[in-house]
Amino acid sequence: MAVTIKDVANEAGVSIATVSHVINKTRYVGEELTDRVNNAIKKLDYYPNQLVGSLRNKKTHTVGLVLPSTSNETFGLFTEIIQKILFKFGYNLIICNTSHDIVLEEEAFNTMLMKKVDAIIAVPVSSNGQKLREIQDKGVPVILVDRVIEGFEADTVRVDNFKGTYDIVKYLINIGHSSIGYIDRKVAQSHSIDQRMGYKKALEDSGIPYEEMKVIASSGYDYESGIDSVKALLNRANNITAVCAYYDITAFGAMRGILDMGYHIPDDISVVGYDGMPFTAVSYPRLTTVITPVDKLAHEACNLVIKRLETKYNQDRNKIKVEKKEDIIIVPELIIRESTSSPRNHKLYAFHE
Amino acid sequence: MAVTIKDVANEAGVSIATVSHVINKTRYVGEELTDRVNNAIKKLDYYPNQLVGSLRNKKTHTVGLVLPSTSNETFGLFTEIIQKILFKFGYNLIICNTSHDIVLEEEAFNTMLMKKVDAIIAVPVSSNGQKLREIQDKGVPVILVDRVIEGFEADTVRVDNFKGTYDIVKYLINIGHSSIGYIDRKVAQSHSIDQRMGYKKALEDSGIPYEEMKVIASSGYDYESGIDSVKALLNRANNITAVCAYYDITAFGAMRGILDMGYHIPDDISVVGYDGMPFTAVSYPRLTTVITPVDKLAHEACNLVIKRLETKYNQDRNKIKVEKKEDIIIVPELIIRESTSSPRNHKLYAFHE
DNA sequence: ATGAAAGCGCTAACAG
DNA sequence: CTGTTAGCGCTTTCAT
Repeated sequence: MAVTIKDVANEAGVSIATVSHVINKTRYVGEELTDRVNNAIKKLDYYPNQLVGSLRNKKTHTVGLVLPSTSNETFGLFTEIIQKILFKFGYNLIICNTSHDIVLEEEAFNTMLMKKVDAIIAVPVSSNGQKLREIQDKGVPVILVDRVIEGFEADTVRVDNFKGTYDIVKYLINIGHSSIGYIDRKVAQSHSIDQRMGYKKALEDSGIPYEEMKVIASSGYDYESGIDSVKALLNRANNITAVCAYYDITAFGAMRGILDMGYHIPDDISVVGYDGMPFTAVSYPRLTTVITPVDKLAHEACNLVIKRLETKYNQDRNKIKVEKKEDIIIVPELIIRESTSSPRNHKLYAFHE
Repeated sequence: MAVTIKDVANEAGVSIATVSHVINKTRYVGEELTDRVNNAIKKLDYYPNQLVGSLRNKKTHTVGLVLPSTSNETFGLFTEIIQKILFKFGYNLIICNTSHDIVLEEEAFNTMLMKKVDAIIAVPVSSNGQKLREIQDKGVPVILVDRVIEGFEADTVRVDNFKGTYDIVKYLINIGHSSIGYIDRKVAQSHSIDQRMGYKKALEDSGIPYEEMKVIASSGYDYESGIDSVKALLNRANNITAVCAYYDITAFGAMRGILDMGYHIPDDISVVGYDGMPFTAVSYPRLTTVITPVDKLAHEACNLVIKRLETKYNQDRNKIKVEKKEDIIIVPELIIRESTSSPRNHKLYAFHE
């Protein structure tokens, strides 16, 4: 049905070996034959079947990407950058969304195994490294992004979330805030725990007492929950002049809640988020936040993939298992925009408006 | 290196044919052997190499998705939904981002050809159907999304953008606006042309003259351009009470520009966008916009893929070329939020604030 | 009810 | 400099 190397060989009147070598430049072929082959390829509109290579125990030039959701702007961008970098190295991406679902994640990993991907980049959900260890044992490099899995050693690229939140809280303190509320993630995960530690430490380092009352675990996820949380927070600690949310979308919810309560941002209450999603730069007000350096994450992850896949070392796949794993930590960047200012104590007016 | 069907056969003490049949349930295998095989599979942690199937002129169970950018929230969501649906049918997605670049798009299509994808879903950039026609001629179904390519017949899923903009402008008129500015896309593409036609028709149907002066082609793309455009627009037609942007992000720019000029939204000027990106629902104010029904687009696209790939009809791939192509048009939904209201003529106050 | 063996499209070792 | 050929892992006839 489809055009094969055989058809090309026939058309050009040469052997299939010659065709193969012309295509891959794997050995010298005389000028005339080269021309004949190239013409035949063009004439028949031939595209080599890349998958065959994998049969010969070679690489599939396919990398698996397993993450919670590409519809999230941050992950979407991450995906795009990864795809483009790996493309330049001749690799394609097979993507699976897990929706934070452990079962889907396991299915995704199985698929990757059947598609014989050369490596896997994963933003894992499960905290069980069982499956991933299996994969790694088969000689398929696994690169973990953003989260680590206890007891499972793998190359990792992650963000220093402790420092991210530390910095932004410190910034709030520096511009004069001393009563800072914190909206925490509902379910504790390694990165959100780091964030809250950063909040706590920033306060302590500035001699401000850490008060449980000013920390609220959001009732659910994201926007709506941000609204509810900030209202609850402000009701139980009404001297708060700044709110720090664990996530941009939660921060948007917080802003909405604050606005609904009749306060002004940032005049009455400052708000900060976390993640640096693109739309935080175009919102009104523009959100002060910590930017997860997605491009760096993507580049480092790709570096690791390439390194594991293309070093001479790794001719023997077993080397991969043995070689020391890397743990790359990227420092996120504080970006100050319009949702924060020094406290101005306009809040009282708001009450009487 | 990796575990193969042979290893399993050895371990179970059966032939590889038996192993294959147990895995695929393609013929009856006695209970005992079945058990032995299954145990061997488990013991060796064997995963069949899915790619081999393609060698035997069967399907790769891989679908290519070629689109401008997964970092865009709308496309990111589209990607996610497609991936999940196709996964249920046993297909995986290979994704290529084109960044609206014609060269990259061509490379993407070539890659898809080499990976022998079973079908291609594309949000095309190029208006040249050459390459896609080639692909289609090879028997690979092509499903076009959102945009059509003149002179190239393919299954298509698209949005009735004419009606989308028609409806939202009509809504503005209904609530009392009669001087409505329009920010158009810089470079004309089929869908943005449809949008402007919708704007024009809505005015005409309401007996409001269409004035070139109130239409501005944005200077560049998206946010910054929205700011500039709305300022230019308001300067040359200062009786405008509502602004209709061709794209949500442009609308955000417009809102910012309007706010910068000292007007209030929606009291002085109403603003509407187009696309219904998720963050338009959490912004302040929430944006009135037209929602592109991404889920429907994705579902219809997948339906077409499955239909082309799995109907008995298509056992002979040539049938695909011949069979009548479908053109599915989805009606977008107007969603009214906070960025619009009846004109209140507060604008004069704003000037003197 | 099961096994043997022929290929699928291509690469690379071997032959000339 | 070029051709012949043995596989890669698996599915699927064809035998038994």
